[in-house]
Amino acid sequence: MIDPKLLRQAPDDVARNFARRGMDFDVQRYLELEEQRKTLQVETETLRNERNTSAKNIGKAKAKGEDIEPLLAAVKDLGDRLDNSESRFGAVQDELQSIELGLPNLLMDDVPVGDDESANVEIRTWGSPARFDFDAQDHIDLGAKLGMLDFDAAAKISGSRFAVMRGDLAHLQRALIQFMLDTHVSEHGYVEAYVPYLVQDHALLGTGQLPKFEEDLFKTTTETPFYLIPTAEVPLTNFARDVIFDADQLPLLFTAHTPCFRSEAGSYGQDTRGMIRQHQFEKVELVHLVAPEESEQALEVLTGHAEKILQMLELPYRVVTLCSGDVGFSAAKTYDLEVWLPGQQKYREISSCSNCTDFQARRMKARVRNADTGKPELIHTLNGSGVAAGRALIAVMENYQQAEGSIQIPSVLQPYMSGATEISRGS
RNA sequence: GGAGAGAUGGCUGAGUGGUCGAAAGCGCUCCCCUGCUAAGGGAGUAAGGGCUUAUACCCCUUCGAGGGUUCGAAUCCCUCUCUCUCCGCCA
Repeated sequence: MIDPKLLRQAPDDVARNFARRGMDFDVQRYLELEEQRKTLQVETETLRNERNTSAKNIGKAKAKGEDIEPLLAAVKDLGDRLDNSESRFGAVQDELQSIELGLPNLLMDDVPVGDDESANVEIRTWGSPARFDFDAQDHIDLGAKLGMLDFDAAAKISGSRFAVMRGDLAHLQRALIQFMLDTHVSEHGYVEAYVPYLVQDHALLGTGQLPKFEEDLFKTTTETPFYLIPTAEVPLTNFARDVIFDADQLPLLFTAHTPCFRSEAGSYGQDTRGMIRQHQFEKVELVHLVAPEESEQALEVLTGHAEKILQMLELPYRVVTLCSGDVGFSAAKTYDLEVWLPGQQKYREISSCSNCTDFQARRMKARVRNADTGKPELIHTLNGSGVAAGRALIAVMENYQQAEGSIQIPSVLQPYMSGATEISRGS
């Protein structure tokens, strides 16, 4: 949620910011509701005050042994008036809240304006796309020929958008995950976390997936429904729920490996081939919980941590700043890391690093006590993939492929692969 | 799954219908005192929201959550969640 006070005091500024996302915010409608809210809130609280005051007087009178009948008669209809006022106030408040929960974060000033991903701005590249003296294959063919990547088996078990891996390829994904976690913990200072993969609605409300994007999530049919996490950002960021940190406790850096589950509703026809877009994939996530004035710098640092993984794997990539139309709901600014995939001859997203400023913190009441004022204020939250393991596996397969279809193992992964240097059929 | 106990402010912990947003202690902040240290004295110390130019007053909400009874609920009733202990089962 954005700051309701800002929304109230400068709705036109807010609307202009939303317009950069291509979103039309009905200021007039909002202000009307807000006016009603104000009137009804004052009315309701005045009535409550009246009730409280008379209840106290009745109590005092009774203690003195006075006759309280006239006092009771005086408040006879107060209850009904209060009920009536409260229910009208509640209705307006609910409506306002549902509007506010549906509003995205405010974009930072330096986010480039554009409608969609074609307007994203490349800010740097690292490495250069490999040239092969043979026809480069994509991961699907490579995996099939190795006999280690099996979409038919996955389809039998679970349908489309699932993968089965066997042997060294399954091992290689595990190696990637281990390598990433180890690097973030020992070189970047993160605390490794193990977290629930099933979460309740309030956790998703806190990070912004709910209420607006329910159709993207898998949900259990149990009595208290659980959602399968679409990213470890959800449990990791919710560590800060309802907490008031001391200033010296921040920043907090967490990393976790989890599977991620996404319904991919609305992405029919996109990336249906291969392992790019799955209902279930593995990811190592990075989350920063920081003091508000630190978040801009923290985004650069966090992005650097994700980049470091690709550099160590020697995978060519580029960094793009997402344009206003492509920035996610909860983010104020986002850098995407796009890795080069020889099989597609394209850069494809492998990490997305966002500064969510106080947007998630406000939803989950995550605060820090300001050392100077002693007052609690909202923290800033950031998250990024460090990096998506499934896509990293694809990138390694395609970038490290050999003419005969085997795959070299990047040197940093060899210790995690019992010293093996390549994967080949039957290995 | 069965039986029992519990959930109060940063912490410990009192409080079974009114003057309780809540005793006391600890912690923390400020002041005083003592040459230093130790000890002592005093004052203050929850969060969110409304109104407001205002971090000033004033007001509202919150004692696990949600309902209910009542003029009035931390306190009584109902439902739920979580924690702890014992038994059973289980990785």
